[in-house]
Amino acid sequence: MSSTLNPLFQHFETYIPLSTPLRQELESRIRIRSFKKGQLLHDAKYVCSESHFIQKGLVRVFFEKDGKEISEYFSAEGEWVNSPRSFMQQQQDIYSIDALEDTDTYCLQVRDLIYLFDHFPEMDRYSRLTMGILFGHFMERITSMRFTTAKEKYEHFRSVYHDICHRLPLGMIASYLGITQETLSRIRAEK
Amino acid sequence: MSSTLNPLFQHFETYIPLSTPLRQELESRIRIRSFKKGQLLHDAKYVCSESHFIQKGLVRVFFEKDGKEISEYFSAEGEWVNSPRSFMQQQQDIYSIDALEDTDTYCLQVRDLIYLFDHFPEMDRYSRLTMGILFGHFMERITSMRFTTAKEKYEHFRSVYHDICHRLPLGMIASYLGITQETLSRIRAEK
DNA sequence: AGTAGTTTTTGATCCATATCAAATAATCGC
DNA sequence: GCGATTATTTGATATGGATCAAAAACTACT
Repeated sequence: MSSTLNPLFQHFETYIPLSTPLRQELESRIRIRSFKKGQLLHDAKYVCSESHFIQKGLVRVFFEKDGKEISEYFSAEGEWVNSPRSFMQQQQDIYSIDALEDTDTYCLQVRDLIYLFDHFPEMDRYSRLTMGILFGHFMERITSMRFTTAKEKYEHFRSVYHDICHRLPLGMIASYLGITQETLSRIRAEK
Repeated sequence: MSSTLNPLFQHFETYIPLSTPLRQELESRIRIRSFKKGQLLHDAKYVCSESHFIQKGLVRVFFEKDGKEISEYFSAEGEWVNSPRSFMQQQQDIYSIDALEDTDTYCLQVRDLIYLFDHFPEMDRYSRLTMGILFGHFMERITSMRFTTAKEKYEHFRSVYHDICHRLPLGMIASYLGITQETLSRIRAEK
């Protein structure tokens, strides 16, 4: 019963029971991939056709604005990452994804995911439950972005991204928060 | 085949085919409710146990901060509204919901929704698809809130909430955007 | 219709944070 | 390990929007 996909299976099982047929389909459709630090998991030039479950490592979803790279969010071990609208609606979008550390992923093609959705109704349930959680995070992020000082934004960030905070360069955190790196640097300095 | 629930049925059918049994369950579980302008659909004092599909009207999801009411978002005809985390996790949360106009809703209890999720797998699919759309809106909102001037925030708001913008008092829009009403008033004045 | 309450506008001032500039520190490739 | 590139810190200045205050314009209730 042992599989290299164990971490992924465990993840699924916190939301739905994994039947043997579903397990087998995942087994046959998921491909293990590795990315060196700095490598792109997805380039905004293309439509996003695959989703990655991160087994080890850290990635950044970002886009360009006025020649600067803005972090949209970060994903680490145990999370899926893709360019959401591009992946779900198979159209271009502004986001690229790169590895901030050497990263290993379980990679699923959109056509395979569609197959799974069509043949395993529990995948819809899985999706509903995980999206519900993301939903809550989004609301919190939006709230923490209005009526807050730069310092409060940073403190909220530290509480949410507690364990990966120190793995991220300052400039990327600043652009995630919508503040300049100079301001963030001063906030860090003052205590 | 005519039902007072027709608008709701039509909404569902843009995402999933509605089987007769599901239709009947909805028929028997959904209750029509009316709220006068100013009335609360949900009070933050309680756990949110019902979700409303708005047939006619306009509501606001808001919370209190420093004695002021902050708008989290607005919902109008053809949308579901509840206090998301409170409703989904059956715990208290900060949000209340009030009617900004006289409002008619189709009201579904959380226990009935759970019943539907447990007996009609297509409800999971419905939920996955609709949440996916919300997801996109959230991302856009977050982006439009960083690195933008108050004016750009307002312009983005107008494009998203195009048809209900004029039905909302200025102060509520300002708190939604995270700017003061004085600033919004000046933005409106200048052109 | 008239008064009280609420919402919006207008004005004056102030402050948090952006911007610009340059020095220092860290990281990377050879 | 050493220069080159990239990231962070520090300083000086500018500014968008907050805050405070009060007038004007709406709304609603009796």
